[in-house]
Amino acid sequence: MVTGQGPVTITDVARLAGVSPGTASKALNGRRGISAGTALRVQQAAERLGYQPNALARGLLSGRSFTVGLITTDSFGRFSIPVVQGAEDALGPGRILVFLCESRDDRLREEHYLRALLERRVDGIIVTGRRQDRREPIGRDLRIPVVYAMAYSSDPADLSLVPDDEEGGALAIRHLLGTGRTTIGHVTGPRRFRAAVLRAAGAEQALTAAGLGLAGSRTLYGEWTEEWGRRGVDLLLRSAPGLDAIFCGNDQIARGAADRLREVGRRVPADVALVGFDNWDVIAAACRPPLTTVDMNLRQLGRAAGERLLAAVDGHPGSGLQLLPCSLVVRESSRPPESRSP
Amino acid sequence: MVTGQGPVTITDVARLAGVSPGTASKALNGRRGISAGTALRVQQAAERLGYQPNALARGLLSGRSFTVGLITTDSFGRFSIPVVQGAEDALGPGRILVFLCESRDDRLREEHYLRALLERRVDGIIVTGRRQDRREPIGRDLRIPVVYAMAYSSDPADLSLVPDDEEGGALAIRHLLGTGRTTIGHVTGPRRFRAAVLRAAGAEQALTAAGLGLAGSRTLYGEWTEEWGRRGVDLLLRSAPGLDAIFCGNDQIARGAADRLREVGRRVPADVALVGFDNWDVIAAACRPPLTTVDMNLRQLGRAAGERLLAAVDGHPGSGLQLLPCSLVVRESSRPPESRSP
DNA sequence: GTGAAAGCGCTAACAG
DNA sequence: CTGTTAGCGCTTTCAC
Repeated sequence: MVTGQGPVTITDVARLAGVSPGTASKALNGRRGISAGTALRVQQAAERLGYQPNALARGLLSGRSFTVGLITTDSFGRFSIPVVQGAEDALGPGRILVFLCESRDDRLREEHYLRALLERRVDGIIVTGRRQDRREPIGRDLRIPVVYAMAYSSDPADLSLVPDDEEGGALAIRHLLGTGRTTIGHVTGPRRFRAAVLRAAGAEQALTAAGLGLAGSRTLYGEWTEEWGRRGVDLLLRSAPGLDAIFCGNDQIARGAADRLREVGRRVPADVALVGFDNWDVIAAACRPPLTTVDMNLRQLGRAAGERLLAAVDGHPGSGLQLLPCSLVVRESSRPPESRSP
Repeated sequence: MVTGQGPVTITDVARLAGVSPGTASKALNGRRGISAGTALRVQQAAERLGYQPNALARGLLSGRSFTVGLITTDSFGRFSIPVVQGAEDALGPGRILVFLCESRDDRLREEHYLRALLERRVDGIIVTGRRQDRREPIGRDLRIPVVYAMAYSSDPADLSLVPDDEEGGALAIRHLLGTGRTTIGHVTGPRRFRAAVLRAAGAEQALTAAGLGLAGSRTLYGEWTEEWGRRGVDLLLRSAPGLDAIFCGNDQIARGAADRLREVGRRVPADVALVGFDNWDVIAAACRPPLTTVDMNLRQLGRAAGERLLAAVDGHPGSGLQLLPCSLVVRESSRPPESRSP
């Protein structure tokens, strides 16, 4: 590479190769109607000068910027990260670049970001947020496609992708039933979280389908914390002393539950099986014993968001609230009693 | 806003306002030499049409894109996130947009991203990564400024910003000494981590300065896990049964230590004080008792990286490895025994 | 096969 | 004060 003043333009390359800019352009873009010799000379000239095509100029001409915006309200929390990663997967390393915009739940910041994205002529926007809270559409008449992930738009004409929390709850219960548990309690987060309610609904439905009910007869709503997990165990043991499993609304609650069960002398999983939700590795793996938990497959959700956005950019838009499958990650905390190693 | 075909251009605005594009441009950009009436008519026309200036065209002309790249090798781990947030703080919501590039420690991905960023004419690049591992410069003769944060460049001509781990270690020890502890052990992560070694060095130095040595006489290197924290406590209690404090190389180790101390009947902080490192809220706050810990102020580090990058873009580059201060977050795990509530 | 010219949207410079 | 012109870097006609 030769060090000169300012970025190298295609005109510089053309001059060095002894051709016109138009010809250089064709050669570099593999257009046909160029002799092999010329093509080679242009390639070499570009190489020598370290030529990088100016994407701004290209975008101006083509009307596409090969750029998308990613607006997250979640302060980039632990749920947004895998979604973002998945989206990047779908968009490819360097093919389409992602503008990161953290709105931090601030409407004004969001507007600023939206304007900035529109000015930069992004090809589309992904909106992601905390759990699957319903939210206002990001803007009206945007003329570019938008996909919501995790958070979902209140406008059903928009495409929103969210994990199927209800099915996730059912998954947890069916697993416990399948490993011989019958008296199952449920401790979860605050009732105002849609996710908590949906998971509980899925759990209760799965129990009902098996002709059973919830141990302690009702879902214990509380906080998303270990502290609440510990207290939840105390409450459950009082109302349902014979319980043999607890499904927890997230991994922190489950971890608190595991600690408490150990403290009161109940063995996990021998006496009581435990299933969490989120598959948050630091928690689930550090739990004693390691935690069986429901994974929302957020990375795949992010990837799906990226793919759906690309499809929309190519003229194949989608719409509606779409549920993506959760899956179960089985670890030690729910091992059936029969198969315990000696 | 009027819905038409394709984005609204300044020519559309000019036509509606009955002026030339040049005049419209001046009016919209607050250039003087425009009558108040014209200015108003142009503003209104722009408003009516929902005009958004095309940043690609502007960038083509000005040579600046008001865009920076952020390359992270860390798979966006927990350390990168606050750095990214801080950088966004410095760059302002929408003023300068950030391209997110996760290289995932893949050299090829990194090259793709770098090329893509250069083609898009970013004004600068921030490189961030895991802890403060030394790394190769991202490229040569880039002609745009680069700032390294957390990870640092092996080329001293580059500007690298990293937390002062050594001072952080000293901070922890001085706090423990200041609250009356004298027999202090140190359990930390793998020796191959520079951060582990630096923190240990700072700790030992602070002890030496007080005429003391490490309880158990040497730093216990191991893993960054709770499991190792528990084992570390066992080892320390064997070699230094009378110890009254443990400084742990990260919060997970500290949390494991807290659990183990409780299990063996040592009260925290009454009998043994505990200090962690990272101030990772989920761990530090959920710990029983809540954990005193060293905070690397990563968000400020990210902000500093953003500011230094802007300065470099404006022609004021920096260089060298610069250490940014850690601070101590005091919680219950290190409360002096005297002041315990009844 | 190759070159010249026009134009993407915008702004700076210069006329009027 | 306002309009015209030129050009940022690139690609795409359309001549030759």
